[in-house]
Amino acid sequence: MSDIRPGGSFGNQNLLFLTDGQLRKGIEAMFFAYRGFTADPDKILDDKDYGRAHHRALHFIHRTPGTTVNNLLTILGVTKQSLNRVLRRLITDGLVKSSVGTKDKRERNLTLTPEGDQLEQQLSEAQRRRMRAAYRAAGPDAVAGFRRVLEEMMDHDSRRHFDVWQGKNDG
Amino acid sequence: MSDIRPGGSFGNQNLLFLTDGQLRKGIEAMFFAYRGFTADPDKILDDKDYGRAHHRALHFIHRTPGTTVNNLLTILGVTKQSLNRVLRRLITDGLVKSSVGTKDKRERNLTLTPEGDQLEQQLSEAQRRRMRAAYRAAGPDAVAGFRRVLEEMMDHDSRRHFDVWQGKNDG
DNA sequence: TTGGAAAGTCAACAAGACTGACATAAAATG
DNA sequence: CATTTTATGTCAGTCTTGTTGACTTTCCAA
Repeated sequence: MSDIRPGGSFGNQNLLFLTDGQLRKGIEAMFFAYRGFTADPDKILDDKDYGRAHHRALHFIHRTPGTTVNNLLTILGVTKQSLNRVLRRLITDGLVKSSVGTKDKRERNLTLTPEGDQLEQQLSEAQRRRMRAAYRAAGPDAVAGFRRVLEEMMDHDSRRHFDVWQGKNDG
Repeated sequence: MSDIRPGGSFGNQNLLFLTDGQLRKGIEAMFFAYRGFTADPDKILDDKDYGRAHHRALHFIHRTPGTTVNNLLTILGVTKQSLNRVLRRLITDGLVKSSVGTKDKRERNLTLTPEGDQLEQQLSEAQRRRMRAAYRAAGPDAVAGFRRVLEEMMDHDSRRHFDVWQGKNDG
């Protein structure tokens, strides 16, 4: 269970970072960090009577303009009923535009209106501010490691969604 | 906004890791990774009709045996009414023991029963399994960076809670 | 002895997840 | 062309987990 072996795949580096104690600390760090990660946008959302679900929708519509409802469902991993409630509000509030698909008229293409884009920017910037500070304090090598571990922690499907987008936005 | 400056606090290392694009990728990576992070325990909890809130309570009682309700409230950042609902169920189900404080009899000291410890182990091991795999794949340097960035991302109070425990369990 | 802190309980409510059922339009398929 | 499947939307009801507010009991400490 404790996973300490002399040698192994990291040469003469010991594997103390894989002990149950270290893993428990990583788990707890994830919990506290994620709470910090969501804290700033949550404050903004609260004022406007939106929730984290609205933020997620805004984020992914911003990231992939013209995406369909089905795409969004898959990425967010929620039911259409749940997403619909959130989306309906964003549409009636004029933050999201839903337009009938050109190729397939059953589909709805979702885009942010200027107002939607503005809120997305505001939420995103609050979140980026914290991440920027953390990145800056930790330095580029730590950031690379951070990103590496996060990616390894994702489910296969999430990672696929992430990597595809990631690739498209690299070059 | 884009935060690119030649030179700066990292000498001749460029600051491309601080662009808004990179920060957005970090944000999204956190979202997907956190979902992966909670997926395995969630499955186990679902079978037993418990939720993530029960897991959190079990985790922190395991981590600090004999902790008080108030301590737990502060760490979890929820109201006592919300925690009480969760705690009451864990107590009646025989997973948590609540005993009257010896020094201050108003306080309740919370500990896991053998059954509670067993479930905590099961949940924790599922979560550690994923983290262990991620750590192993990413390597010790990446893990150090991961932990560094997470810590920088926490709120001040969370970090205090984390660092204190962290220190106690290091030597 | 009295004020206030700690803990617990009850009630009511909301967000955001879920399931199930059903409607509509359009595409795909036989 | 008829049928089936797909994409979306909607209604109704449930569950978890959070919230606020009001109230009680216990009991430490000034």
